[in-house]
Amino acid sequence: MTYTKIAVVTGPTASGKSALAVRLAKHFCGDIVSCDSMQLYRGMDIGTAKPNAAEQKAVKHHMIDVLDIKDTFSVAEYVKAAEICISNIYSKGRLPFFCGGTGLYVDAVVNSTEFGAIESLPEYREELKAFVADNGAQKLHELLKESDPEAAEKIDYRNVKRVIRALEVYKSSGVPISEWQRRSKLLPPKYDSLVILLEYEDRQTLYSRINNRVDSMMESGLLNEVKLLKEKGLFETPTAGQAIGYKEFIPYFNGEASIDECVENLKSESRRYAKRQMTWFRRNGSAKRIIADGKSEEEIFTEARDLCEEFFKPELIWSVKY
RNA sequence: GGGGGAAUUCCCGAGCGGCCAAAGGGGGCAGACUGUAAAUCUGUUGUCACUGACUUCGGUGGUCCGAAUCCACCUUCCCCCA
Repeated sequence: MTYTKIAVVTGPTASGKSALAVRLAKHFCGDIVSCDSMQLYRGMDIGTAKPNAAEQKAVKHHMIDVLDIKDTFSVAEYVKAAEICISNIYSKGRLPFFCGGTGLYVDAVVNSTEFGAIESLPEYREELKAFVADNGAQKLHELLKESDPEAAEKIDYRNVKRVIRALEVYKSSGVPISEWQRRSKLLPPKYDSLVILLEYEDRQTLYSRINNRVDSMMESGLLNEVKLLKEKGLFETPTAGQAIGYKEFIPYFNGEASIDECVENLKSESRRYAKRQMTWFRRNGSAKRIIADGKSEEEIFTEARDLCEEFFKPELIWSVKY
């Protein structure tokens, strides 16, 4: 059988993914599907380094500006929506180019992770949170040991968020989360994917790209954007409010820090985020790595284009490009 | 000019005679990750021939069996009086 193919451009923040993806999509007559947990939100433009108007005009972008700041979201919903995007793109005779740095989202699409129809239990979560406050994280972990020893073995007792989720899954479905995960892994992926990973061997190069980008975000009016969203209640939201580029300004609004201090912190948080992303991507052995150090955009594009050409060879015969 | 305080490992900062290679936090580095993931969490962080040894707590010289901790002088910084 032949698999539906998807190309993915990923890498740490500020690595140049978006620009590369736009060029690739343009070249191959594709659409872009964003794989970014924060660009989903309307109004969060500068701080999430959302593709600009020109880029969005040049190439159709999916999974951007689809949520209101107050909406919650999850990987499971993302995968479902992304699958619809893929079939829509193909039905137009175009090719899908995923682009983004949310590793969990990327992997969930690439591996076709099956999350199962598990009903969430908000009251139960609250109950468990209260339990932790009263009895401590270890006691909660012991609860998990009873219902799902396998998951308990894997999850550190201090990672309360995960312990609660595991408990919730069991309570809601009667099946341990470890069992759900096993079943999901057994399922073959729905897509044949080419994952292009942009990497920097010299960390300092990436870090200075990050620092510079934060500076230019400030010049583009990031602070105003944050103020506007703050008024709309950004910091009271469960998901969007966690975004780097926004929450770092809270101390400024509280009169506890200067803007410069917040900006420095924002840079630092972005660098740390990039580190976490690199750790995540490093374990993906099948990704095609492009070392970006010292290469021009042109050189990087050429490398990536060759990879895509090879990968999409059969598709290029019928795609709208020809 | 006079008086007082401070100098600690990358940074902040505890320690005030042995249990100190030195709490805690930050940062760095490494890692985990299946419904909040830009989130959440873990490990590690003087050197080495690493169950031990060596060099560290502004500098120099003392006291003591023993000093980051006590004394003297020096250097730098801060505060108060002038």
